[in-house]
Amino acid sequence: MMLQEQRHQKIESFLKQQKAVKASELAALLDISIDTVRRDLEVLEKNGIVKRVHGGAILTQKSDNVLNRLFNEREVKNLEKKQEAASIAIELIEEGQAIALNGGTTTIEIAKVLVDKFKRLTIITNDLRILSILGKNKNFNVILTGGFFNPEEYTLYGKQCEEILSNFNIDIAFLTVNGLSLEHGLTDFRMHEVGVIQTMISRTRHKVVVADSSKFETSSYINVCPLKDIDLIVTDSSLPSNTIEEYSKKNIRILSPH
Amino acid sequence: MMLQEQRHQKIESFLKQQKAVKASELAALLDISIDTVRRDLEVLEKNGIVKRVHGGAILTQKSDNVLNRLFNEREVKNLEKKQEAASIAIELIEEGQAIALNGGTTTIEIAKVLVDKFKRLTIITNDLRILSILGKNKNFNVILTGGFFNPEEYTLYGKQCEEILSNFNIDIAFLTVNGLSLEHGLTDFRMHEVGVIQTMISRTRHKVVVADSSKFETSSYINVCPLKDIDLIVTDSSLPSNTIEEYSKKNIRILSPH
DNA sequence: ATTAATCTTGCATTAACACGCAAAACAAAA
DNA sequence: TTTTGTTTTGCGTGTTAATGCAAGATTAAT
Repeated sequence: MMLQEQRHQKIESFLKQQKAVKASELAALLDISIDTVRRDLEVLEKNGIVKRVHGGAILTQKSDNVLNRLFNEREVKNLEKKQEAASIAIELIEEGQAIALNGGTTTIEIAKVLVDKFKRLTIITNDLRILSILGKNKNFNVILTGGFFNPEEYTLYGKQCEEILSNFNIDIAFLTVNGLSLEHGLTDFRMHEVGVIQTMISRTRHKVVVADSSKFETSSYINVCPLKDIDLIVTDSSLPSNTIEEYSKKNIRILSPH
Repeated sequence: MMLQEQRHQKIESFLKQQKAVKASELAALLDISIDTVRRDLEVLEKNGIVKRVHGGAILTQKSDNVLNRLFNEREVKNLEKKQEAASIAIELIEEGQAIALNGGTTTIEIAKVLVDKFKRLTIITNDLRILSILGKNKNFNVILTGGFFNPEEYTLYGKQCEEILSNFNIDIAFLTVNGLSLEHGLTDFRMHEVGVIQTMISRTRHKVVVADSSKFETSSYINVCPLKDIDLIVTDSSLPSNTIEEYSKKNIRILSPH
């Protein structure tokens, strides 16, 4: 016989692949009675992992965030490129400035560099992972936006989040989005993050998008803003020079380590 | 017979491979009684290595929780008493209510109980440790106040923090303070926390102070509010009955498990 | 409307548990 | 070595939690 927690984990991971499962199926698969399956599903439902239906259970939308999983996988893939872009981006910063960082794996890399390279900064963010990195430097004035908690991304969002941002005059915002293209501008699939990015843009003097080269000429579901609304794009060395030229023709500045 | 330390190491390394074990398994494997296994697991749990479950134990995955990694868990004083008070306090809550929890080790214990006992709640807090606990339940609507980050306490404070609080109508606030006495009322030494507590009180219908018995008739540097501003004090079973009577004479209600 | 499958509820059985106690193992002092 | 005190361990006690089964209720499908 297996431990409860183990079964719960197995059921959850099974559902992440199958979307739906019959109770009788699970009983056979885990070699337990159907009653125990029901009780397990009951617990998982209480924690918001699954939704129980007649005959079995389905994943809740919150747990079924396929896009998030893709996003997380990509993070590992382009880590070096993000680090490269991050190290370029921080050269725009001067000691003592007020910086904004929205949620995302690229901005996390920026935060890591900031901690070591600067003495005194004010940084506002809606990402708890960034907060945990910046918290190590006691000289930094770190401000976290409030708002609703997104446990998948460890970010905050919503009206309260944006309201706090509106209280600040930010020198530089480093923004990460999921896609950027000449045609669609900045785009993202993170429904809740879009509003945060837009608010940061509206409160900031220098709007800088930091994007590794793989993001160029891709687009996602939700429009954030046209490229003309931002001042600069910082990227890594792998971006083809003809892309830089194309963008330059449309008066979009790109900074890359060449 | 093996030394304690050796067993602990063996159990730990075994768990690192298997991620879960049954207590009976360990007893057979290490050739010790099941009682000793339980005692070993008890120690390992206190050190945060494993999580004990019915039938055995599972490895705590600190690495997969960004927030947990940040929290170097300090020794908590009077933990059992706080847990006792917490379990009483949650009986005041009804499903679906909006709860506020300010920063503190006692409210952390409340959060731990909430996750298991309730299905749907809205919870607002300024404590990141509480956020990380509540994030596990996907049905909860968790709101974090924004504001300046206090890396010592993992809490948020300041004007922005209090402004967000003012947007909400809270059903019950569970408040922890450093001292409470008939003479000075609620007091605290956490300079930044005081404003948060006061704001929570002003936005809440039922103001409940949760304090283990050691806090009674002690006071700290900063005044938070007089006792008459709160509706109820919840505490543990170690509070002397004459203290309860004294408070009752002044119309201060105390709830304790007797 | 009828049937078959699934669900809920309560209950009995079993395993796991906490607690107290005494024997055993160990360590320190005489 | 012996004595004394402390810690660790294993066992018996009653208690709690998990599981599977059964009976009646509910749902979905024909």
